[in-house]
Amino acid sequence: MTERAHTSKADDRIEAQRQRILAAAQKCFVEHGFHAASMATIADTAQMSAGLIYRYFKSKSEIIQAIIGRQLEATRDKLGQMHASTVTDMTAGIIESLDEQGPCDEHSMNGALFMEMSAEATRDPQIATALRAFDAAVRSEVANWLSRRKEQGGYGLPQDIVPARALLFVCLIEGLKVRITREPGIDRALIESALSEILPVLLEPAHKDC
Amino acid sequence: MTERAHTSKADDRIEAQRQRILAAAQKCFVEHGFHAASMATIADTAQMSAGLIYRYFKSKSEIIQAIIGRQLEATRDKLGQMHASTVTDMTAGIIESLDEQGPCDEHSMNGALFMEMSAEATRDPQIATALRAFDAAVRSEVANWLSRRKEQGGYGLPQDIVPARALLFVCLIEGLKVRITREPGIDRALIESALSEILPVLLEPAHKDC
Amino acid sequence: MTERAHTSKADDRIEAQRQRILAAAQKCFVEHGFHAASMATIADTAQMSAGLIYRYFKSKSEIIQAIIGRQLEATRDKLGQMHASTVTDMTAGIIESLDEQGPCDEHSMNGALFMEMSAEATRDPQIATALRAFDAAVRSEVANWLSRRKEQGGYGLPQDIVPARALLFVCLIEGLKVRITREPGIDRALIESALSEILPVLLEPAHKDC
Amino acid sequence: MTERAHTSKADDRIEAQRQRILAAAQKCFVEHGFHAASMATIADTAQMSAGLIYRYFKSKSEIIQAIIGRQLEATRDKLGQMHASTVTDMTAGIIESLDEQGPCDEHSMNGALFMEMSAEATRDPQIATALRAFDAAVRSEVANWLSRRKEQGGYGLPQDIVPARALLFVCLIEGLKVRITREPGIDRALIESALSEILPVLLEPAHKDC
DNA sequence: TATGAATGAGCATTCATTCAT
DNA sequence: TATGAATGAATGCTCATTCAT
Repeated sequence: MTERAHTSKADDRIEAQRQRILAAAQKCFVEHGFHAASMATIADTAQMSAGLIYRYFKSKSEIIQAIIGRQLEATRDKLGQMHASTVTDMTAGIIESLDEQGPCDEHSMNGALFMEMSAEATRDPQIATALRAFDAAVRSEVANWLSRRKEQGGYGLPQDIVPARALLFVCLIEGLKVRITREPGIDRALIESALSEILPVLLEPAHKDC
Repeated sequence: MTERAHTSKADDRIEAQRQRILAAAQKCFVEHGFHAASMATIADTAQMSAGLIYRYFKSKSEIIQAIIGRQLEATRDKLGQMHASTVTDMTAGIIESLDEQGPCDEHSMNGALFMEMSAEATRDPQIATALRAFDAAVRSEVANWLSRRKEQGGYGLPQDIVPARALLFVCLIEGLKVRITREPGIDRALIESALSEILPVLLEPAHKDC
Repeated sequence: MTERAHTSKADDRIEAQRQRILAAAQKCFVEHGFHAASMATIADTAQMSAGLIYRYFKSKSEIIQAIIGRQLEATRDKLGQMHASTVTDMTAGIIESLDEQGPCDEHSMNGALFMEMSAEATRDPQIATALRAFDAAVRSEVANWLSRRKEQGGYGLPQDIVPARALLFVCLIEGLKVRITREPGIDRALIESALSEILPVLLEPAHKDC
Repeated sequence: MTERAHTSKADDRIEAQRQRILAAAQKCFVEHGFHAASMATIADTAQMSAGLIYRYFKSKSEIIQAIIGRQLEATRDKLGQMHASTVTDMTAGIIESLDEQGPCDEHSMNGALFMEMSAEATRDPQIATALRAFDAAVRSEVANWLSRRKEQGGYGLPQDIVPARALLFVCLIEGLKVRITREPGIDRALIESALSEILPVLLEPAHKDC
């Protein structure tokens, strides 16, 4: 028991240190990019020595991997929050999620990191695989909402149109993320009006035969 | 005349060399990213000495700027091609444009570069300004199509809904670009069905009052 | 106390390293000049890696500044030593000072560095300012000796002729420094006889009305 | 005859080109120093291509040698001009010579070049030899004036004190050159008063036994 | 556990020099 | 004769990583 507790406490410390490093790294990556952020800067930001970081991560690349993992989780969290019952609530939720740009906040999906990750995935096969798996899962999760019955918190869409709708939904969100990152001053009311126009279309069973 | 021809020939050579460098740089940037691509690699790819590059570009940063300029032009070109009369044609045009990933082809909008640029814009104010100006222009160009009368090759949308529609259109395209870059193997038929479902909605005057 | 000692030890090491680098740099600058001496050569001479130097100095330019500062201090030290009571002692002191050419000795005023500094000052405003301030101070210090009463270790010269005498004294010393640097083999007895002839003139109140 | 004339004309052209290059080089060396002045800058200044310079000089080092030779000649010229009959005239002549700082004027002894040369001589044996030979010649020339009888334009100093006086004279002039280069704003009246005090001493047979 | 000194490979950039035209 | 494109070695400097303490 004592043994176990001791080990556990040590593990906690290890985990805490790792998190401290990752938080610093995320801040630096957002500010300077994966390659331009130096280990020295990350160490300074984490208020520890550069050498110590190597006790918790084998290399800078491993830190990048971990940051990407964190971002993916954050993305999934945000997506969960977007899944609200009414269109109005969903619109509000999406805008709020898109606007979270806090670089130090491990729970937000940062636009610059999102794009840096995506670019890096075209070069690093390991990252590519992780992203692909994740993206597929996300799309199927979204598909899940859309197809579930309304009583179960879904939107009751027929199976045959669900995959396309899920794709459209994801593309829309990511497209907006890109846009807000490139044009941070863009009019939020415009985004809101766009969302409140398109969301009903994406969430309704059919919209052709009027 | 001879004078002019001579000058022209020298200028042609200069321009040819610049293009050779830019083509090599684009290839390297796509493969390794802006920062990880070294001048030596670019020089090797362009089959010239590293020193020679500096006769044609003042710095690596200037090359990056030029590549970004090229990508923006390519993006605008692609956008022009997407502007077709029927939804079927437009769907085909969009998919074709999205699929062009040739790294060395200066006329295609490369996904990795698109994202690297966007990420870099959050750090480099010069790039940010260029992108912002360009994005605003693009959105207003799209708004232009949507609002023009059908007889003039437009879609005749009323002014009050045009900005939101233009934003949605751009986000959709960019979202798809991101998606194809992150999941290159994604089913093209799925994209096609998604596009053919959403495009009519975006291009029609109203879709609420069924 | 322990705290203080510990800090002191670390600071000592830093200072020791800086001095090691400066000694190596001085040797290289004397041997090759400010510009022709490369950081790699300095690093080799200091028996450390080139990168390490940058932990102690921000740039090569900063090292040059430090070396110049050292030389100025050495110059002032030598000047103090020259200030002896009898002409014979002063002659001996001056010759001894002029002959110290040890490149690695931080306490000697090296002829080549003296001239390199002076030449560099005509281009680099920062160096120019430092030199100008220093030279003015040195001349006023010399003026001080000359005007002080003999009881206070001076030569009791009247105020009106002191500035010219101080200027002549400094020019003579520097002229000799230049000469010994350009003609290292020059006859020391000749210099001695020249000094013993001119010094009484410079240190005596009047020499016109014979 | 024609042959000879032709050759002569060609030789004239060669010499003219060499002079054009040297004038440009001198300007650049004064402005940037021997090492920091690039061949490209010199070529630009001489309004010719970099490659062409190599038709007239084998290397940059050869140009430096030639510039040094020119400076030595200029120095000797100035010295001749300083050799005036009265102390007043000589004072005026010296000040005038010292003040000539024109970088492009091949006939003036530039202070920065004077010091750069002197410093370089401590490294390059070839330059060292040239300077030593020249300096010895100059000193013996000065000795010549001083010892010649007054009827022959000399100062009639006895042979035994002449070498020391010649050394003092040269050191004084060079010391002043250094001073004016390091403190360009120095009061000219101070220099004049210093010169008019010391010159009579240097030019008179004896000054001890008053 | 934690430091930060130390390394060495790599970076962007410059420059004297050559050579095809 | 004259050009300037081209080279390749060298330069100042940075940085991920290691290791003695």
